[in-house]
Amino acid sequence: MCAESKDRVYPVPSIRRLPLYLSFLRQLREQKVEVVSSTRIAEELGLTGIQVRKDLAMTGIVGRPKIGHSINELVSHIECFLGWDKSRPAFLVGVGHLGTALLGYKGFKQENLDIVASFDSDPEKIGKTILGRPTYPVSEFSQKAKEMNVQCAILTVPAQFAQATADMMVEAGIVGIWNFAPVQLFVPDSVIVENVSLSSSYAVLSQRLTQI
Amino acid sequence: MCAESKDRVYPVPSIRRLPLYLSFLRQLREQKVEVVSSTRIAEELGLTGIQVRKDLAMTGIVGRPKIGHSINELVSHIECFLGWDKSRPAFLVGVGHLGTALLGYKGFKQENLDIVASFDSDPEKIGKTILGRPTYPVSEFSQKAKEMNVQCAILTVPAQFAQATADMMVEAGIVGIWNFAPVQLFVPDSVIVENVSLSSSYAVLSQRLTQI
DNA sequence: TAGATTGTTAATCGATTAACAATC
DNA sequence: TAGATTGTTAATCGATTAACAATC
Repeated sequence: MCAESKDRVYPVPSIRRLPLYLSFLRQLREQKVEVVSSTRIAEELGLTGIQVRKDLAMTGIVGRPKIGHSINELVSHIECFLGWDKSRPAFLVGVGHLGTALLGYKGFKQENLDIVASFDSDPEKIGKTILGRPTYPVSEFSQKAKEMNVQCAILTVPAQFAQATADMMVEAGIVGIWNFAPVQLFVPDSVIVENVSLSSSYAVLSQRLTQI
Repeated sequence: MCAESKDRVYPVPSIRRLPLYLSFLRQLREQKVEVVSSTRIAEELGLTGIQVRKDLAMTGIVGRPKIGHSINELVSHIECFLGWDKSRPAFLVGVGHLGTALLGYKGFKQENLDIVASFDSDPEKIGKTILGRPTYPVSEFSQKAKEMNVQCAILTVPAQFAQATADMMVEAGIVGIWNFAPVQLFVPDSVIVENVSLSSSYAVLSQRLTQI
């Protein structure tokens, strides 16, 4: 159904722009707009029309010359391409400040990401229900992952425990790790790691500010 | 003192890698190691030696053939290049889940980022001290920014208020915005915006998982 | 039909990688 | 000296941008 090739590696910058389009398109849809051109999308998001067309083409959608694209069709194609059309259950390990923030983040609903349980090694936290999700001891991760058939995990432990936690996740059959620890994780090629690095992001801002 | 050209635009991917080097170098320094080669850094961080040498060259450091680089020198050059050698005061606007997490994040100490106050429009939150920092009403942002000479702001409000908040920040003389809202901000060219997009990051992970 | 828009093919630009001379 | 490492110059690769034909 989804026009996505198993083998092809799609450009990361393009994939990263898709959620931007999606959020703008959903806004338009709420306003009962039914059709939009790539030029319009580009203007609104500070991109170029060509860039938008290339990105959208990646999802397999075809527009109509002179008319533009059907918003419903665009939304469902992008959702499908990203795998956001189906709910994805995920575990979160490390219920600190950041972990708790992610448990409370409402935006994940839009992305169909469902954090079904969290794990920590602090006895103070274990057994408690944080924002609707149970907190289990890390030692039960593997068992629960198999029970609940969870393949995706969010890593929000302190840096020094990150690699060991990742090893444990891989061992438990996790194939996708969303890593928030400021560490380069080493995992088998078959496991997908996506890093969110606050320090890398702040480095760019700070360097530019220093240059002023 | 810092070998940084005002005019030159440094490659973003290179800047984003510098904090990785820094954290590894600090680790080595704690172990009393004094010298390291680019090859060693590369191996440890999953990069290539050439890449590391190019990145380090950017900061103006010179190594010694056959020997490598002095770790102390590397650390201070990178810190200086990123502007992490001086403390930078910042305001945070939007004390929700994510905002609170950032207020509690201890890693910012390493980067010399000092969130000195936070702002919110919720009367429940105003006046309270969250993790050591006072929370003021958003209406006082401009006055406080001038009083405390703050030029950098962290934006953690919900998407629909993001642009208005950014406008307010710019009006108050803020020149650097660290934006966590999933929105493209429009600001004058003189203002630097760095985006942290959770949805863009998750999009990459989810798309790859969908391809398996 | 004319004009706007799509989507493809070619050109440009920038980052990564390769090759290699310089040096301790 | 020989070998390891630095740092520069050239080649490659991939993403962005430009040009333009196709189409409604």
